[in-house]
Amino acid sequence: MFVKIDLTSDVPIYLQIKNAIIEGIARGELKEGDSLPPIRQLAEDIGVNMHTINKAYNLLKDLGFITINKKYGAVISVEGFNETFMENLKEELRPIIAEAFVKGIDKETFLKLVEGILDEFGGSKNE
Amino acid sequence: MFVKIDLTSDVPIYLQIKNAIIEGIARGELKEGDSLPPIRQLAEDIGVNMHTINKAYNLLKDLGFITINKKYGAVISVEGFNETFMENLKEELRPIIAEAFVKGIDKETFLKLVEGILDEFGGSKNE
DNA sequence: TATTTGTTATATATATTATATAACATATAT
DNA sequence: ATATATGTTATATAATATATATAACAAATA
Repeated sequence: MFVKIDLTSDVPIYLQIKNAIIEGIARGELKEGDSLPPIRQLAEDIGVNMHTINKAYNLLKDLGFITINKKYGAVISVEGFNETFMENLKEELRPIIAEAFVKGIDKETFLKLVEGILDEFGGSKNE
Repeated sequence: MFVKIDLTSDVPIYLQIKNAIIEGIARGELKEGDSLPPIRQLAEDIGVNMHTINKAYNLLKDLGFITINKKYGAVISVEGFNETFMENLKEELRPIIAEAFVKGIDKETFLKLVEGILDEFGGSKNE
């Protein structure tokens, strides 16, 4: 499985798992309709507790990236963005951009950085 | 004072204060050499505990946005970015960009959003 | 009927966040 | 000298978040 956990990170484990799955979708390694592993199995695979996986899956459900049911388990099913998402996105980005701006990173450099990350995902769309 | 706290937010108060000050610098409301209010005064102004302000100021110091001494208190003094900062910035941005990408926001729309935020800061550089 | 799934309920432990008081060291002003 | 203002440090307390451990439950499947 693609999820690697850094126990020394200050990012909580359940958020690392959430991020890894979203980035897996972004890179095309997980596609609409794919099932995620059962919570107990993924928990054992990466050496964390079942409830930590459960928390990550429920967050992914609330964020609109998967659906969960007892037939098929956790299945990738992405809801498109809406106005609320765009507003939250802006509020998340603002402090990060402010830090970079104050540190002296110019507009062009910052936009190149963002483009670089976007290309990690969009570059190989069909594989 | 410019710091507004949202007690219902899931962002810790000391981080809201940190962000507000960095955004204050970014908008030109705080300039290199300006003093921030004493921790006890700012604490009373916005209705939080002294130690919460102290925590925010020490974080700002560690991040390279202010210096602190007993003569002048907390003074805006920005260290420029370095390689470590750029790496951390990228790691902070990646999960946010991945979410937006998976939700179907296209490259151009995302870059426009970032530009819009940058223009909140860079637009009125000398005032 | 047994197994697998997510879910729920307790319990425990640790870390983080925030507050409350108090005292301390240093610099400044009177 | 004395008082004041500054950030700092030390305790203590409380609430919340994070993570683990066990156990039981309900629904679907084999």
